[in-house]
Amino acid sequence: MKGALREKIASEITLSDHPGKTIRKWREELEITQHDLSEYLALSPSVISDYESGRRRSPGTKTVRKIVDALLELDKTRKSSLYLAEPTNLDEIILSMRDFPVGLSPSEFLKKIKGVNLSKAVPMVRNIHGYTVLDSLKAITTLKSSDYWKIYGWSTERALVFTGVKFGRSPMVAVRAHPLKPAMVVYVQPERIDQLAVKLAELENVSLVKTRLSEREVISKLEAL
Amino acid sequence: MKGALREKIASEITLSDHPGKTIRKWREELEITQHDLSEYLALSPSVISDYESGRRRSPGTKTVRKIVDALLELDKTRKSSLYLAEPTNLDEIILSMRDFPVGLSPSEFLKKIKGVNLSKAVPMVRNIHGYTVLDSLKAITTLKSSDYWKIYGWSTERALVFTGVKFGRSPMVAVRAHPLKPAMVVYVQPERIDQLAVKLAELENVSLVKTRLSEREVISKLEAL
DNA sequence: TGGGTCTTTCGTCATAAGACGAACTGTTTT
DNA sequence: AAAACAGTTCGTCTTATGACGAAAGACCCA
Repeated sequence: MKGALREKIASEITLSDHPGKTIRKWREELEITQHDLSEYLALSPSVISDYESGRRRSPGTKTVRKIVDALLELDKTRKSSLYLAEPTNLDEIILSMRDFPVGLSPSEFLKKIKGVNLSKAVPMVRNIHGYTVLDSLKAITTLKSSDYWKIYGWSTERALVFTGVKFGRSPMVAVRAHPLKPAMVVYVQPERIDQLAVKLAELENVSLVKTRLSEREVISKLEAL
Repeated sequence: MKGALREKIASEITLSDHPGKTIRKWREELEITQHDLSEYLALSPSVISDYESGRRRSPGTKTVRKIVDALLELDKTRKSSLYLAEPTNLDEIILSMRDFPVGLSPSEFLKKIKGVNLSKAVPMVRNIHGYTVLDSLKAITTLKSSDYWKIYGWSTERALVFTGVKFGRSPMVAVRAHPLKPAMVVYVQPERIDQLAVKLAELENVSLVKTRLSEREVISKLEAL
């Protein structure tokens, strides 16, 4: 079926403190109006609004399911589907990618790649369950919004490792813009660090890390893990 | 937090046709009685029973969340936690493991590993989002129930590739016994194929496949993917 | 035979979900 | 300026959830 994304959205809604906000987040991410969603579900638009605003604060599983499926279905049947679009050639962008059987503590992970933490304000507590190494330039220029979620392998509790970073602003902007957030962002040999990047990382509660190892070294360290 | 497993259970309950059955499945998997669960939640045991039996057929997100968290919390605080136990040394068991950025069709996947489909009754429709190559003997002897879910990387829509298979009965029994199911099971150079294994695969709607490639060949083909 | 433990069934109740529609606020577009 | 579109608020209705507790089924094991 729609698989992983369907599960992701469903669990996010279900586990959220405010399910309605999460529904809204995804509806907006998929660029679907309340009206279209309610029409597809044969409901009045006010119903959707009531969910999103939180008047109904604990929607039943049946409701969540039909909303999730409606969102994905509406996305799919549209001219330019955002999340089921034809894949970009991800091989060129993703240099390496893996999920660990067991989570690593962030400090362990840091040590392995000789990383230095830049976001002091973010507590180093989120365990790392995998990583994706990306060519940052290619990622930013050729990755469609629809492809972003594919770099998350499956757990979003992972490190996104960007290579070819100049100041590190764009990658963090991309992370900020997208609804899925990694646990950690690593810059490989950045020229300088834009302070805005650090601020964004702190806002998003994402650990921002740099390493002086080269792309090749980082990948081999990671693959040896 | 409890992360991946928490999300998995939550989404499974939410997306299920019968949320109560899914709650029961996980409660039993974690070996928690209705009584203990209800006590932890300060509820009457009949409440749990009513959910599981389906009298309440669309529990709200708040309810699902507190049940999921209670299950994991009860598991954790127990003497012999099933799902948060200390990890076995998975490195020896997992020979290779990866998640694909994009799903592969089962037939594509089959071609890559020169696989032959053994479960004719199972439609080949579930896309493959990753794989885990396991030493079947070690897996069966040393893997604790608590570790099983870790071999799923994250998407369960993956191929479990077992090496060192004689008749292929045990691996399928293990799959049957465990609540998480892969999309495909691959046997690397099995001696013979137990017909029970085929039957179990069909019962579980899992594609069962064999390949005549060696362990080394399979791994290199997969890693080249 | 008879506990002990786990689970089910069910009557009952209060409250919230699930839905409608009408009226209203904002923002673009023509 | 007015239509068009997106979203909100709210009163109101029906039905289902979320909860209890008592009583009755299962099943194990001593």
